[in-house]
Amino acid sequence: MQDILFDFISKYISLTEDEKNAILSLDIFRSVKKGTILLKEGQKSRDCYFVLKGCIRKYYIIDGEEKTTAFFTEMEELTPHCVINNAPSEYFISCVEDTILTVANPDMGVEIFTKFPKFEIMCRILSGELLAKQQIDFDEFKTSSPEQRYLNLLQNRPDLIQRVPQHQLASFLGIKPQSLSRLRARILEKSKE
Amino acid sequence: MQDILFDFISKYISLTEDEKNAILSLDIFRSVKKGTILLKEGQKSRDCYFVLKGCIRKYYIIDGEEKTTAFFTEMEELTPHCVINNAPSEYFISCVEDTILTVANPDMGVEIFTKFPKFEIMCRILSGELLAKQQIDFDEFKTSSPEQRYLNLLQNRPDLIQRVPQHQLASFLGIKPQSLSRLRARILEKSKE
DNA sequence: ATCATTTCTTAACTTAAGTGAACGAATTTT
DNA sequence: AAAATTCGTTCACTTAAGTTAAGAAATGAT
Repeated sequence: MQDILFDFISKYISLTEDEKNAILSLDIFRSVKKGTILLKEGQKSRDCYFVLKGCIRKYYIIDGEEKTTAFFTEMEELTPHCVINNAPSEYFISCVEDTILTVANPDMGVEIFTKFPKFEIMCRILSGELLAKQQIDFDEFKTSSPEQRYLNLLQNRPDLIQRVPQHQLASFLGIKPQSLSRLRARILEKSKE
Repeated sequence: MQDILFDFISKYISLTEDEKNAILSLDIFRSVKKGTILLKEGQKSRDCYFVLKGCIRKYYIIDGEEKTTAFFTEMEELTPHCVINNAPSEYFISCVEDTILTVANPDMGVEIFTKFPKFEIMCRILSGELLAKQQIDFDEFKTSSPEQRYLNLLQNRPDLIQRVPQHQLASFLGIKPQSLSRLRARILEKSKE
């Protein structure tokens, strides 16, 4: 299971056995049940997540309504905003499925960064890549209609549509669950013609 | 003028005179006229921009229509996607105003990174921060209506509304220029009551 | 297995954004 | 300075999303 993590890391830097052991000694692997809330609004956490298997979800509660803004599945990393600005979290993080993930915090990182400067390099590359991906996603969202967004999702992350409840998907697409139902019916209608 | 850049950098790392000179020797300062196109769709550029004064804009042309997805003003940095994936650009970058910026590319960076590892640290922090900011912006966009987005913009970046043409603002907000006009009229109407 | 709750869909109605066109104002070109 | 283009607003009309409500289906709890 740790191999998933090391395979991932090896895409960016090569690790010696020493370095691998240093990581393992941190004891960062966690297995969490579906529905578990990893982070609550208002909470000050230092934990960052990397999903090895499963799916976690980030959502706000605005006027009593859940607004899901992101899903993180295999090989995806989530550094909550509250970790960066060291303020209470504006949102929740919970498990959509039974999930295996690593939990690490920057305080553990300091050790690692000083012992193995390589990690600095990986972090730069990784957050650069994430930033780029995020920008493209944002652009795509801005330049398309809800229907196009749904069709894009169908193309690019068909798994999400299967594994995630519709009402969470809807707010992820920026619409209400009823609108998603309607929109899907509309698409089906069109494809019949 | 270079001081603006050094002041910015000093928020992340402290620079020696040597390091400052190394940067200056790269000759990265450029002054560009309003309307200049810095990057075109299909082009393979290696240039990254940091705005010292003025405003640049990123936009797609989709079905013959301009779709503006971002503005970059003083102290903001833009690393085009094509620089990261080394593929032809999907979008354009042009100057909204007469602008002073730095133009740097990763090839120049390699020198600097090896000579001064500090920059590695700055880049990690900076792209981490950008990523966090970008995520918050994206969340805010997803969870709000066009009208709320406009009101948020009025709060958070009132300057943009002044310095940028309305039709560019509209697509930045994810709507058509006519809808922006209407929406503003609606808000005015409400405030009268 | 039954009951309760949550989730998904459908429908009717309301509200807001998209579309196409027109017009004056501002800006750019010649 | 005049002509041409671009820009911003308004209008009437169309389309799609929000809202409220209801019922069926699926899920979870006892």
